[in-house]
Amino acid sequence: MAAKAFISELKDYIGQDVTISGWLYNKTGKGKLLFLMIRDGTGIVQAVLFKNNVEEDVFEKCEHLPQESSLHITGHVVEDKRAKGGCELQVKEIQVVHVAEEYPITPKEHGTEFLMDHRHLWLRSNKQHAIIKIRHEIIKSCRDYFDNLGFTLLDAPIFTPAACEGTTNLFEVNYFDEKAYLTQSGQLYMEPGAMAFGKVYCFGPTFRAEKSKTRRHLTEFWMVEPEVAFCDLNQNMDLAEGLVSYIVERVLENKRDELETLERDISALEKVKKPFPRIDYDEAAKILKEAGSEFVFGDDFGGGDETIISDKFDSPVMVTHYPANVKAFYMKNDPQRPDRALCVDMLAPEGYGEIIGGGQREDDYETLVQKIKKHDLPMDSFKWYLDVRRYGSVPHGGFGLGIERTVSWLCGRSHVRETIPYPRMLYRLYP
RNA sequence: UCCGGUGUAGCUCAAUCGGCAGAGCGGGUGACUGUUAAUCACUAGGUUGUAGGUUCAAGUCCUACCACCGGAGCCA
Repeated sequence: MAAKAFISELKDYIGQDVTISGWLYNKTGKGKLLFLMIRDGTGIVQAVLFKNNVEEDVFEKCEHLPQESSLHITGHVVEDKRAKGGCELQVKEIQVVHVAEEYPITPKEHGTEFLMDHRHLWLRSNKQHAIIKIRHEIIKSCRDYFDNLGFTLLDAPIFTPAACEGTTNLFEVNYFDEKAYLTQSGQLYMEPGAMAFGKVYCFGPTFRAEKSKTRRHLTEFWMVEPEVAFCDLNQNMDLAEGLVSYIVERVLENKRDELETLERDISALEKVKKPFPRIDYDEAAKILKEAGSEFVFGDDFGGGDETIISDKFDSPVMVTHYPANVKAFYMKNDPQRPDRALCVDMLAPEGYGEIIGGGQREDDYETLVQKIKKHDLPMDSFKWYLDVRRYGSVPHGGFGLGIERTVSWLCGRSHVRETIPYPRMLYRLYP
């Protein structure tokens, strides 16, 4: 009786018989030789059949087996330099679990629309598989980073009563007899949490009903949002820099095969090292002016502007002190320059844009009330939020890291839609 | 929402000035003992996105609509 094994551990079984369970990824052959590429979710291995060495019915079963048919396959594991992964399986027996119908995704090229319509199947493909494995590593790194620093996970609600930031469009849903909105950020809920636990973070999906049609936007995306009490802008930046460099380190350490599958330029990621460059808005504006951008001083940066700025550096660059009026109401103004916010955006290299936005929060009750009024937001909705400034208010801050943009950057993908299992976009709710 | 682009076989694409609807891959049949997107031979496969218009003749020109792609704004 052969042992059950996963393809990723086959190297430990060289010289032994094993049974693997998986799907037929691809098939080639040459006369009496048949090569079956088998995948089981942990890897891919080549199974070899030579007609004269196996039972006739075993060969015949495999000869016309369609792509993605599921099977149990028993064979002898042998070392073979010709095989990717260093070993292959000499087939002895095969049990077909299901003969697949004609599989739509062939090893040849396909267009975006077709692949996105078949996203549920596309996830089986090599590169998509690698992206999701890297996404997993990134998410796990985020959790480990904060957990190791003594943060407490404080999940934010998905249903919210009002706009967190006022400006962007929210998805409205019926909540019994009233209106609710899908959250666009957990941050407001983290601030009271920081006052209870000192250091907290939330990790979850967020929703934006913006009709954005770009490579950097999804309507549903994931964010990790830490919030820390007794924390100023610089300490906040230290935390952000530590997180991102830790993520990059972990991915380089544990997901090198996947990066190679994706043909990612690994040397570019290896250049990402603390300390990250820190510049303020004025310096960023100067870079844009020198590059001949049409950027207007006082405005927020456009996507193209972010690329120009980040191209100046190998590591992500942190841009601080934006004009207060282009930032959210809860940002604290710089006491030295009241027209500026104590905020930071982290721009990823290679044109991947903003992966982090955050800053120090307004901690003075009266100032915050004035800001809410100025932004024309419903005061009642923020009563609980204002309480943070009434009972032992302290300087505090935090940020949000966009998971999909981070995955997109580390995987070298041109579009965030490939970095989440089932993307939700302006014109896509399926599958 | 605005600007630009593309819709032809299951998939990726070609079709010259408006003049017979094509190829590769995938599917099927067969050959081949080391393939890696194998190769070779044969074969099936079409309401050219939808509706209308111009013309002897429309995949090709015109109008509207639909779908998708890229970008802008907004943001992570």
